[in-house]
Amino acid sequence: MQPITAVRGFKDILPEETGKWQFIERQVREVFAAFGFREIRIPILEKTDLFKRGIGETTDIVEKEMYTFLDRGEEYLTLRPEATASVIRAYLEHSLYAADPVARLYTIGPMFRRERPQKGRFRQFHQIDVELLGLDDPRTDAEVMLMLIHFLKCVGLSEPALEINTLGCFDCRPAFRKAITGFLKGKEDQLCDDCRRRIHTNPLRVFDCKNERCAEVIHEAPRLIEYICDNCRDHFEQVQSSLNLFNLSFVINPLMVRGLDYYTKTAFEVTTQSLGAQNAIAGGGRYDGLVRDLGGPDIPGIGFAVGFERLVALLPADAASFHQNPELFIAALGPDAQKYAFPLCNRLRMKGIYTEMDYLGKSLKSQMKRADKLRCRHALIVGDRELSMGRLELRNMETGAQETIDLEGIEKIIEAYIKAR
RNA sequence: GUGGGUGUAGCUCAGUUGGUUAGAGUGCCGGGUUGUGGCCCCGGAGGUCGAGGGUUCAAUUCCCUUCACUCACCCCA
Repeated sequence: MQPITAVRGFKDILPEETGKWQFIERQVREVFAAFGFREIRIPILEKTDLFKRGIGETTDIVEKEMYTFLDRGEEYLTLRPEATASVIRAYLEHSLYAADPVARLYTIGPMFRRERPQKGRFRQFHQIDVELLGLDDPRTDAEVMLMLIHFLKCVGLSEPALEINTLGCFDCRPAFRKAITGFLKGKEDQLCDDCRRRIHTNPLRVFDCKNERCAEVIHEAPRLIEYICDNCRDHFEQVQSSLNLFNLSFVINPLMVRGLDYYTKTAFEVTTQSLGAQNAIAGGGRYDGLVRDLGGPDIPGIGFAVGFERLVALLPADAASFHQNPELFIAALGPDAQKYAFPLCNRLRMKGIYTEMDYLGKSLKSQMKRADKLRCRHALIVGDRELSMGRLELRNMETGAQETIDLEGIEKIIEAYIKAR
């Protein structure tokens, strides 16, 4: 009989790891709240058309990575491969723009892409997703990046490297697209198979190709910055000067393009060296046409996503610092002591004191070993002897100091003792 | 989708040039005298050597197939 295992590329996040996840989530809520962002929770299943229209039919994500199925023969549904399209869908469905012209939203949750798993890449993975809708001021581009970098520093990343670029808008991108398509057609024989196909589907993506020969060709190619309209150029310059206000270091990477079609103007990415090939820990950009493309009013937006697993991987290895140790272990010897310990243990827990005890009737030595292994700060020793004398032994597990305390009013004594530290 | 690497105890890994009861460290359980953890010492439990097939007197070891994991391409968070 085959044991049932998790689905390929889908991971369990074990208790040893969840402390880190909770730590990151706390930082998210704290930092984002100060920038005015509020949480939105959205379904992980959407109608397939949402992603086709939102992300772009010719993107890799939509072409070959989505988990799509026909629901009871009625309609095609897809496990979301990213969050932005869903957030915009909810934003439009509930007319959030009508209540407030500016929406600052974030959401945390699983995304699904059917890629070959490898280091830092899973089929179910989690993103922290941020969307700012209703403003096209270049200061908001800088603000969002500032918040991202600040957040990354708050979770302990020392030097997050920020790269930015501008992708142009609907006015100037067609001209560039025409230029690059013409250029690439002339060099078709020097390009890899994928890039030859991209000439017709999505020529901007050739910039991203890692193939050496393609990179050589692209080196000679016309640059977007040369075709960009005055409006976009001005916007990009203001983004940069706003970033400089915060001494936020960044590098302009004219070759950076994004894998989703909806991006316009500003695009950015945060990378790190220590994640292997999957070096992007966050990415995002402006998408001034997306809301309209999804059937809403002409509302601009900017956002980013952080790869949760990748962030966790960058945290310090000692998960212990994120794990809470018990304050007290009650070592009970014999049936009478057990009868006394069980309610005491749980009453202390209800007071918020993390308390452990033994349920296996083990020897004192064994129980002390367990108290040590669990890294309990104190051990309360309860035996018949103590109960008959009305006095219990309280041992400090770190110093080894042990004192006798009154059984009378024990809860208050322990509470005071523990809080005193 | 395409390549490479790896599958032996819960975990990290040795090992078998084909030969009887397959090892270590760690973790787990117990003990080192009567009721006290960490260090040390002793003992115990735990493995169909990923699965299926082939060669052979004999396969965990050699061959084939398959599956899983993993890294890289690709893509991206």
